[in-house]
Amino acid sequence: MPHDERPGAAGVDPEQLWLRPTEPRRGRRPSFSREGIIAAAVTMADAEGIEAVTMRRVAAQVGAGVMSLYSYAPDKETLLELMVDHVSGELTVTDPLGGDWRTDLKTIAHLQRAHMLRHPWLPAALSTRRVPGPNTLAFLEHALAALRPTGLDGAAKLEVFAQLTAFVAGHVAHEITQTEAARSPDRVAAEARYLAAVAADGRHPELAEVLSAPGRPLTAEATFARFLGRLIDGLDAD
Amino acid sequence: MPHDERPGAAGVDPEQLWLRPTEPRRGRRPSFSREGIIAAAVTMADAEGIEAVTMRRVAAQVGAGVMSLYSYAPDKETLLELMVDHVSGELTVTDPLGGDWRTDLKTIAHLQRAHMLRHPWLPAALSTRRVPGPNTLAFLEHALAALRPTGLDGAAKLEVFAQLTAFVAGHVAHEITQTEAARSPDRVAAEARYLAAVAADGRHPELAEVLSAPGRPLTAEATFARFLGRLIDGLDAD
DNA sequence: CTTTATTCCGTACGATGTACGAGAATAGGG
DNA sequence: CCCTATTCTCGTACATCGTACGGAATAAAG
Repeated sequence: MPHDERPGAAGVDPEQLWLRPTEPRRGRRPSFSREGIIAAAVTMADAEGIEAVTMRRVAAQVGAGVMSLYSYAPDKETLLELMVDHVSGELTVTDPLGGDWRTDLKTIAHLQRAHMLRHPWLPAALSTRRVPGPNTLAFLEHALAALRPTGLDGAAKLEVFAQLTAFVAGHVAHEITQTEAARSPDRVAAEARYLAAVAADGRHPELAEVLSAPGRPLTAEATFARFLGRLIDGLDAD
Repeated sequence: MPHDERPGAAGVDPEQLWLRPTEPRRGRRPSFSREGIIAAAVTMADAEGIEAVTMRRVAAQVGAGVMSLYSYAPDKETLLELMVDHVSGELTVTDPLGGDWRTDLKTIAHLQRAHMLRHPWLPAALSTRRVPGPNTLAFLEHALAALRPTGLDGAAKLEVFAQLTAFVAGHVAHEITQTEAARSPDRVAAEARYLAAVAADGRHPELAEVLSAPGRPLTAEATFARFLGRLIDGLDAD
């Protein structure tokens, strides 16, 4: 399902990118598939981080020449958009939609969190401007259905969904850096020593107290559920 | 105030980076200053985006050779950390701290939002792991002081601050992409046509309804204040 | 067959981060 | 005052990146 981009406007044209049937029945038959390329890129990003995804490595992974990728995506940024929508396909299958919209919304948010933890490059990728692909739109449709009982108007529903997603992305980004940093003990120790030194300078009494009486550490899951509850239970209280 | 990194552990050593008095009184006098280099990088990032900040351009801006920068920061990632803490200096001056901790927390969040809008590269930079520098710690100290009346333990206070920051970062990242996208009308039109086409396929009834009855658009400021209120007013309800 | 459209990909270019090491400048010890 | 250790400066060089270009290969249309 190769690609052809008109030089109309700068960047990605959503109609050209997402609304393409299977027209081209002339010329050489494609040796690869967009799906396969995207899947390879996603696998690499999941395993080694998004910065490990280079056009050369993806091409090598699928057994193509580097420049062949450009028949399937006009540039790397577009490939990233395709990756985002590709993994969003994992979200579309969950459809129960119980009775209470607050519960449904929490379920959706927990789904998003699990999804982003599975693909740690997602939070950063979501903060860049993107045009929603079919899988993303399917999930949006689901979320809008969950919001139907609220009686909010269109703009408000979209805003709730966007804010919820932004909240989850922000939380997961923080959660990921925490757990990643915790995996190098010497780094943790160095940071602890550094903070202790700062707290000992007398100009950070609150920090000193926090460090001396930390309290019980909280699990990321519990913290997420707690703050999510704050956010959602407060909704619709206009 | 040049720099010297011991090859101890991988990455950035906070003690080496932040706890450096002004020891070296031997050898050639520095021709530039860390402050000046960071300020130049920040100015460039604010004006042209973080991807416009390259070692070559920063060096040219301050009148140095490229490799001279490496006497002031061991690598580009560290320079980014320095930039983050540098701009955090703008936050430390705001100290009133009124009576109600919820109000104080909202003030802090609004400060953070304005700060991130002034430096649009901040939300993305914050989602990467960093060691808090002196300015960041000063602001944290302020936030912890605001949280004192809550009686939360240390870990909980840190968690509230982290979640609040993550929320603001997520919101601002979304807000920035919205306003940036709105500045290219043809892109907006193309996306509208695309969404209309998707909505017309009959499989996205909720989306179709949202597009047909959008309601009044909300200002980013109002949306932020609303969701922030939800989040903070719900706190401490344990 | 010729034409036209499409994919494949080797080569090449400009840009980037930064390793290396030679030179220049400064301070302390004799 | 020179010597030596130390520190900063920066030209050169290299690996790696995204991708422009163009020709060869392939397949359908005329």
